[in-house]
Amino acid sequence: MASLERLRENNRRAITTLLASEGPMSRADLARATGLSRTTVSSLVSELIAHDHVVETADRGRPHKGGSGRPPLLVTLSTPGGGVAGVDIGHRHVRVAVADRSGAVLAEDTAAVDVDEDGGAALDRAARMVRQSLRVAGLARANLHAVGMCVPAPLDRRSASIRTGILPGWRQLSPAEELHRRLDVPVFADNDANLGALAELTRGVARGVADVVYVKVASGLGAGIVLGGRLHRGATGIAGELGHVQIGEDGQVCRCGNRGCLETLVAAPRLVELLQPAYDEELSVERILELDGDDDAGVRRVLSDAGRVIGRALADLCNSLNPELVVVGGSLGRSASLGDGIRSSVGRYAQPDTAAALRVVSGELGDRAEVVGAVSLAIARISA
Amino acid sequence: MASLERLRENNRRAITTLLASEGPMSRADLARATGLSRTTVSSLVSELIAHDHVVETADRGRPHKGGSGRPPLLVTLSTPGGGVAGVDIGHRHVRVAVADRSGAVLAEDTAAVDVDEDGGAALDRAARMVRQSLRVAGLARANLHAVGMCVPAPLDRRSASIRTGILPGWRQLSPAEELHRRLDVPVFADNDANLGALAELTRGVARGVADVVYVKVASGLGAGIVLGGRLHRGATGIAGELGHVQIGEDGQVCRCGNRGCLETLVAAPRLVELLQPAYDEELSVERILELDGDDDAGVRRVLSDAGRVIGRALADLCNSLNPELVVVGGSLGRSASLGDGIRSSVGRYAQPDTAAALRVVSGELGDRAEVVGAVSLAIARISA
DNA sequence: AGTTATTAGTGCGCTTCCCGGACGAACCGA
DNA sequence: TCGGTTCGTCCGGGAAGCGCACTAATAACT
Repeated sequence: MASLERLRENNRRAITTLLASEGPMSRADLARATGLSRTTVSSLVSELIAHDHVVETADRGRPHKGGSGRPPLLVTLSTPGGGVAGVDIGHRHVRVAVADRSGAVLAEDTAAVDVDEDGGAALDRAARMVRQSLRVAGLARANLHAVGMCVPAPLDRRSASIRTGILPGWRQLSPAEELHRRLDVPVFADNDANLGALAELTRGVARGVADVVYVKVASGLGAGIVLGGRLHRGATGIAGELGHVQIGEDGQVCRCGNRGCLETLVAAPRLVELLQPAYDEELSVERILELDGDDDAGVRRVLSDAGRVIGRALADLCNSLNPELVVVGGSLGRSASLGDGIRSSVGRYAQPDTAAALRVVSGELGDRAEVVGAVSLAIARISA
Repeated sequence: MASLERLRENNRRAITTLLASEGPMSRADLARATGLSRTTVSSLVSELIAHDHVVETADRGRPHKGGSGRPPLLVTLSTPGGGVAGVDIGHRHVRVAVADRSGAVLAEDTAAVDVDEDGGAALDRAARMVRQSLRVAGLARANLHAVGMCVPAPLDRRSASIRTGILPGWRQLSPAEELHRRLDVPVFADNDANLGALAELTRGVARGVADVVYVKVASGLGAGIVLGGRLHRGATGIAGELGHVQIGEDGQVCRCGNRGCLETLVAAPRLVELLQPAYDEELSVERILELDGDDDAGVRRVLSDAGRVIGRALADLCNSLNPELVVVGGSLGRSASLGDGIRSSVGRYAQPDTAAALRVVSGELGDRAEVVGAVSLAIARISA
């Protein structure tokens, strides 16, 4: 309605989002970045300071161009005003991070939990970990503004509940609602691949890239798709199910109910199972990555074969989407052999022009991608 | 820079786009639709009238609520001020439409031309047809504001030229530039699948739908992907190459250079080739569609098989994108058997939740989709 | 040490934009 | 003919942004 107020509101938001993504900045920098005049920015910042949304920092920065000139006063989002938490629920672990509103992580905690076994217990545990991390970060519970939550299964956009089948022991559970009941703050949930993508987009290798496909290779296989700089969730919020494209008619039966899903061929448990017979020691994903780094022939072969299979499916997707970047994440994401396999397959099966425009890189956030993404989600939602 | 001027500019644009999509409206209606005050709308409209962008119509409308009240003066985009043209270049035809700036087609013309043979001649012909249609529509050449152009091959976003190989006789040609040289107005080009998608999105079955995959099945196979209500063109503008996902390692060699492309299995020429031996008469796409309507067993089988193959590839894409609607277009798009095949395959290979959220329908614009999309593109670009 | 150059932040006056209220215009129904 | 209703416009006021001028703070140079 009030078009002018909306204008100012938008400009205020432009400043806060800029501060959220870039960290502390001077008013002059803000003016340059937003295209507004220094005067206007100054006035907006005063308003934000008056409302305790931002604060001036103690330390001053460097003037814009190299040497001389008055050093600027930096302003930043008012951390004391509160923070957010990210909760990453995996199949076998729970990870929690507490961050200020600029996304800087203040405390982090991880625990091994058999999540599939008992969803309720895992959520209880997660809630305790959030409270504990708040104490470590020195934040009062009242200052926790929102929680982002990562669940290892697709979520229906409307019901916000987990869809059939994939995650046993969680049927009929609305994870966001459950955690909300335990923590009494707004909880926003999304799946692991989407949040991994969001993390690499906001804080990782994909910063500033418009069209990105994030592939998570871990105990499952999923994709988070970023188009035009925004996460694409699809009509019902279940976009990105790359793990369940069918590779063969008669493959292994998948937990999704179909047969021959990509996930049954290349997910971590399957790779361990493939390799185990040839090794005396008990293999784990960690150990396999070590062996891969040591140029163990068997491991390299299996991982690069898996990469090739993933790359095959990815090539089709890239032919359709023509992204600029593919980020490989998840516990296996940093394997060089896997990446090489993907690259080789994409180069072979994607159209030459598509492949030429594409880079395939490993995620730089590793295991922390999901929790960082959960934090980013929470921040995005409270500043929206 | 000037944030206030930008605001007014945006409001002006809001009014013109509203007029473009809704047709003639009163100032009061515009105020209700934009949320601006009547005063502001009045002032903006005066400005637009002064600049000859809109005009007051002779006939007046009905007051907002039923009966009583002063009848409004309707304003509309100044059609006399000009129009746009759409040019659809196919492999074997050229089609041209001239429309006013609301998208209402004033004149249309089609000709059979062997485009692949001589690109330059086809463009000469297209330019003549545009001039002729302008005469028919009663528009002066000086009032042609822009031309949208459809080419049957992917375009590189940066060079605006046709990529390697796919279209013979057009190498090194920048179609938009060539047509611009001949008509001396801005020309905006895109490929057939994208413009078909745009057409169905703006004037066809996909109106108002956010996430749509448009599949064009004709002499080639391509997809136009609409996400969040906007056409997704990808990092280099070549998104949507569904026809070149590989189905088999050892299939027929495709014009793109790869082997086993989907397009080699299901495009129109291949289907004619498959069916011809069993029929005495000479088959054409038209005739095949007739036979399909008459429940000819052979045709139905071949078309539904083709649909199944397409649906197989589409299912993977839908698993990743989770669209709300798939529109089947192109010369074969209206075949019921093809649609049934696609539906059956999507139902089988897509994840159950994805399939449940998805409708598969035929396009309602038929052969005219590309040219309508070209018109929409031109309108979008001049009002941007 | 003093001077000059450069950048940062802010107060002032002006322009631009939008809105609410008031008013005449045009039409309907009683 | 007279209220009732909607439309379009004019006017005054409030709000937002901007250019300009001025001070502040520092570096580099003489």
